[in-house]
Amino acid sequence: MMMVRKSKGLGERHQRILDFLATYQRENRYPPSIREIGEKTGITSTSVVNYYLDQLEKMGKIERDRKISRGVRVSGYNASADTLRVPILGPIAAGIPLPELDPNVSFISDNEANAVDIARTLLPSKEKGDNLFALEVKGDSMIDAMINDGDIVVMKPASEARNGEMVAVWLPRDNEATLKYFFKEKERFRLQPANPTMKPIFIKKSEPLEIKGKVVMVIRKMERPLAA
Amino acid sequence: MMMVRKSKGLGERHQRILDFLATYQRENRYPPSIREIGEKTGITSTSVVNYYLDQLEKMGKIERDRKISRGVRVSGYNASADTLRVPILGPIAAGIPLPELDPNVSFISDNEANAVDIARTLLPSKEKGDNLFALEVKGDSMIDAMINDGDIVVMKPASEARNGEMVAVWLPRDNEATLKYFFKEKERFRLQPANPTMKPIFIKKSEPLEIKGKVVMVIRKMERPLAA
DNA sequence: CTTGACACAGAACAGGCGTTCGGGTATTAT
DNA sequence: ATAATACCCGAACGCCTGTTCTGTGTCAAG
Repeated sequence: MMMVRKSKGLGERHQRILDFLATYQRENRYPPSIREIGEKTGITSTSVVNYYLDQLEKMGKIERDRKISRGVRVSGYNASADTLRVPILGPIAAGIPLPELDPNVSFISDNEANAVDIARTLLPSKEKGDNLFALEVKGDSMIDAMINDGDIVVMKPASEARNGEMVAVWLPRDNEATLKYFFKEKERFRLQPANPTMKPIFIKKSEPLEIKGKVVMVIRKMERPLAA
Repeated sequence: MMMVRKSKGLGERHQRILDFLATYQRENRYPPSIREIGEKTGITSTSVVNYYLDQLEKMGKIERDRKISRGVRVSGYNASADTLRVPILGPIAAGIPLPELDPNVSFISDNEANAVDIARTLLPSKEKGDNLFALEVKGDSMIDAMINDGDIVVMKPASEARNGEMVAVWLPRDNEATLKYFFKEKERFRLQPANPTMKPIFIKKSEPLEIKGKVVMVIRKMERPLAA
């Protein structure tokens, strides 16, 4: 009987196990047991599977949590990152109200057409991301917030804000939605544009002002060239 | 003793379990055991955890594979989408050259600290995404491109560009890197700022001008509030 | 030839883990 | 008051699973 490999790289069985780990994890969303690995890769003994897993761990290809059932994970780049599907509730533009934010709607049925996938690593670590939503900016009205036509704004529902946070506000006074940095001052609110060359808006505390959400991130896709 | 909820929606414990499942899975890349769920959510009996898991399954919130250790997964939104790990090669700012773009460097050892995960659905469908790279913008020098300090610019290597595409160019004349919309005209190149209120730069075709790459997307994280 | 590293199998052990059962206590309906 | 739910606990049962131990055959170096 011939044992095919003696070199110190990845052998046939290392590769098979690695592939199986990735496939199984992708399909089942949890890792396989040692016995399952053995069955699917043609290894009849659990100790041999264990033997290879130890080697793969030393090579840094996988990580193991001993004593824990199915405590195997492939490490490194080819683990597809954890993502969040954020629904795009609608457009935002000056002069139209913000879309209704119903926290009870379920996002399960959202398809790619009206949602964006955000990698969790892009979000602040404390952010659970449960009820994030996104809006697509129409027109140039947010240009003073450094936000362009076509940009996607990811927001978190909020009705209050701390100083310095960028919020989406509805101004009944001007019948307008806008994105600004929010500051509470003595007798008024200051809404500061992101563009330092532009002047802030002041709102008296007696006037109505509805905070709709805090801006978490802005995404701009450069798909189509500028026509001009 | 008071049991808080009787309504038929998600109760306190349902929510806690759901949150824990998502958090645990994200951190460990495998699901928790029933006993671990109990410990972390303050449920002392495994049967009660099972009781809630059954309910969550009937509600369609999770899926279970009975008889399989840790065979629990939250269904729906956090199905991990296909992602791409794009390395952040360095900062970009006026007055410093663009980082070298070595297409031969391998990205395997990149960790989260110097890379961003981009969902493939965010990229144009033709984009293979093989050799994308990212730069972090330092300073306000890109403000005329609607790009702020701290923004992350995802680019594709290129040495030429078609009209209307946003490119990163190095201007030896001004010893400056900048992001502009690119237009080739009769005797000159026109570099148009994204902000329509700002004027374009003109470069004679005889002068040197190095195109470094095309901008694919821009990401702005709103982590820390504006201090002012 | 001997030795030892390497690749493998099978069996047995111990703890992990899902499941089930009998028994509680509130709250609500009859 | 009585019955029916809904919610909860602890313990025990038994399969699942990682670990370890003994043993076998191959191959290359000494």
